[in-house]
Amino acid sequence: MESSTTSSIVEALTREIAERRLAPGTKLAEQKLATHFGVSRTLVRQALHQLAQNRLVKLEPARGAFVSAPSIEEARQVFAVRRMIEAEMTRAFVQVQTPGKLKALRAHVLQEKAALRTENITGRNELLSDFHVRMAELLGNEVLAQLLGDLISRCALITLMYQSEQDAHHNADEHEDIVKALTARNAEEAVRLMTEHLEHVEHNLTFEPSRRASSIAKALS
Amino acid sequence: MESSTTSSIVEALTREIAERRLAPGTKLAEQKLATHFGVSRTLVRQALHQLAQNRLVKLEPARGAFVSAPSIEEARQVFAVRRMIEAEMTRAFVQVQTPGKLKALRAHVLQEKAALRTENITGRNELLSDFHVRMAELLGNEVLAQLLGDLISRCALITLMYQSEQDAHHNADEHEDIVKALTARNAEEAVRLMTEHLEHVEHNLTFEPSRRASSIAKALS
DNA sequence: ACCATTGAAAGTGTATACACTTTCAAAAGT
DNA sequence: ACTTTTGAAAGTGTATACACTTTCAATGGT
Repeated sequence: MESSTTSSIVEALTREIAERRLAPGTKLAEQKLATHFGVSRTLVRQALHQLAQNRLVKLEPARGAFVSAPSIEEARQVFAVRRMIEAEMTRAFVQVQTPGKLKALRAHVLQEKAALRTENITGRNELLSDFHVRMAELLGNEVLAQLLGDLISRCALITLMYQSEQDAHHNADEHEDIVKALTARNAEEAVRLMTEHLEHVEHNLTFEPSRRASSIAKALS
Repeated sequence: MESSTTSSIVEALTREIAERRLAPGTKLAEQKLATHFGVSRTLVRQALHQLAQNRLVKLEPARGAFVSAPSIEEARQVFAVRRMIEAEMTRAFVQVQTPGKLKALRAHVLQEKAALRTENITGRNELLSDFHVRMAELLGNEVLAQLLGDLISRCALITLMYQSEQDAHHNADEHEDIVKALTARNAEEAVRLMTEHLEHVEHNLTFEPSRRASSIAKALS
């Protein structure tokens, strides 16, 4: 390949793993990746270590790096944590609700609906996740925002976020309802809607069939 | 020094930073650390990258690694998140409460009280934090347990955990009260106690005077 | 046929080498 | 005196080298 810093390698591998073009359990041999990306093993190793901290790959001492095979159980736990955090986040949001913040959320929902009309599945799902992160940011808590972002990206790995177009519409509608409850300062209703929304997302998650092998997958074989 | 894998370097530096023997802003030069630990820069670099992901050090491109100077604002945010998570965690715990789980928590509180009689400040504070992680584990949610552990260790950096002996006693007593409320299946009381407990911990945090320079600090000068 | 042995190939872990960037202080210019 | 220039020292970023471990298939024994 071409111009590649460590972070671009991380991004490339993240994409491949999240989209299941690299199956769980696949060995990520350093030298093969290095020649594929046109860099030395040094940079590949750095990337693999980063990915290991993000739980995308598992590092086995003296044996190498393998694409993680996250369990359904882990997904369940991640969603349980999200419900805990986001229920309280929603409650807190009602307290600090302002016209400006509501406007920002409404604008985001509009963006989601616009994205639904396009074909871009990846971008669409990113926007749907971002709604939750945006709420945290509007609360003024960056720590919360980043934590939530991490949890969400972890879900994206564990189970696949590609959902049917119908699910995506349903999601955006639920976001809209949540914003309405926030606008009405109806805390308990908003919390209920958010909790139910997360339950819906969780239950609609499906393990996708693996896609055709990517160029990286070929380089590894 | 002697036998040093990457993780032992991470641990050593973590200790030094958490105990403020390495002041925020201190430059962590790779070669100096390498000779101090008796390893090559390779391992030191790995350790520094890990510490950067834990937010203990900040990596500035082509300039090097510096001990982080976390803000009071960040501490506030971390505690806000902890209150969100732990309120819901406490509520959930009441639901799945069993004699065995309560026994485990009571045993932990006893351990805390025993530790209070010793001089070991580090061990004492670790036990006090572990109470919260233990609750998450007993809930059967490892994701939650690890998340909480991360947040707590982040607090340890941001503000200092060394509290007066009186505060420590107060902490253990509050833990005991929480366990009592859990035993009585009094969810709202338990949540209230937990929230207040976290508020107490937050407000008792003090920025400590820096301690005398460690051997690592000397090696860096 | 089946299991244990072994040794070469492949791969990881750590150290070292080298290029490029930052830093800083002394020299030069105004 | 004050700013600018400059170049050597120190330090980071990446590549390469080498030692040690794992892997696996061919060999030999039962």
